[in-house]
Amino acid sequence: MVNYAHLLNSHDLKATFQRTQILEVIEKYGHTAIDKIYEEVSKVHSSLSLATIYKNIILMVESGVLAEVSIIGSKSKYEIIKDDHIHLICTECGIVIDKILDENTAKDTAKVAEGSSFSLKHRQVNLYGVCDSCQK
Amino acid sequence: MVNYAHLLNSHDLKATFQRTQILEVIEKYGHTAIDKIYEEVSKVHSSLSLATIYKNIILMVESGVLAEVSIIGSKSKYEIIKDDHIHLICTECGIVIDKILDENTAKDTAKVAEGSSFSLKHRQVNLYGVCDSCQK
DNA sequence: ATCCTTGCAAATGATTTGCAAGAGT
DNA sequence: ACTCTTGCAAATCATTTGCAAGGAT
Repeated sequence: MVNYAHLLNSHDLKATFQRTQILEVIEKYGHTAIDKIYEEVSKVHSSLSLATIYKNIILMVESGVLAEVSIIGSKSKYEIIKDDHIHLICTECGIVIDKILDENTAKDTAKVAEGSSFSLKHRQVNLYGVCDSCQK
Repeated sequence: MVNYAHLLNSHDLKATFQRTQILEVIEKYGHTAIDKIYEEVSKVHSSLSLATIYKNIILMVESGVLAEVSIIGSKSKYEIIKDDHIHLICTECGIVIDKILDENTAKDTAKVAEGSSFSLKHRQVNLYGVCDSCQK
């Protein structure tokens, strides 16, 4: 298990109970939407306010602790920042699965950006389809 | 110029003035968010209702006339369906630029999906950075 | 003529804000 | 102690809905 208090402090954010719980929930589910975070954190902290979730998500995204995963046709989910990767997104159940971004794809996309005098900061590669279990 | 009436009819949608105007605006700007569409179409049809925009966007996405482009940190934009391509998205001004998806990247991503018994339907590759003119 | 679409107004849902009380360093 | 964060309630913004009137085929 990761030390969320340290992760927060290292980004100049105070390690409140709410924040560490938010991170635990996001980590537990891998990719999590606002409602789900609220639902789960409420279980261990019933007086939690939705406003607190919103404020903290915004803050943690700005601070580089979290990344937003924007998804066609539904609400964004949030993940803890990690190395470049691809998302497989199931259009049936909504699950998001991480896959390693292979070097070739990374290079190819970088090349596209260069050819356009576009200064590339980060990328989001989302593949939509139907996951293994939803095919059954 | 494209014949939007025909495009709509071929997808079993009636060619109303509002719909053809929505498509013209989307085409004109390439990638367009709801507010902008509303603002622009209102100029030629002042009694336009936002509800009409929403209903039609949903309908046209379902019918395969439009595609949603979901963007980190801002509202989705819509584009007319076209061949697989990449988006360069400027985090300063919000402009979205289309780039050809090179064959290698297409193959590589397809491979990732296969290796996961995931049935791939479509992909969205978004590269975030700063566009040429915003760099100045 | 028929069925689908529009515009309106109201309902609902999502997100943001200000402020006093409470928690972290 | 000091400053930042929380929770609440209200405000705001975004999206959806039902329905009567108008438009497309």
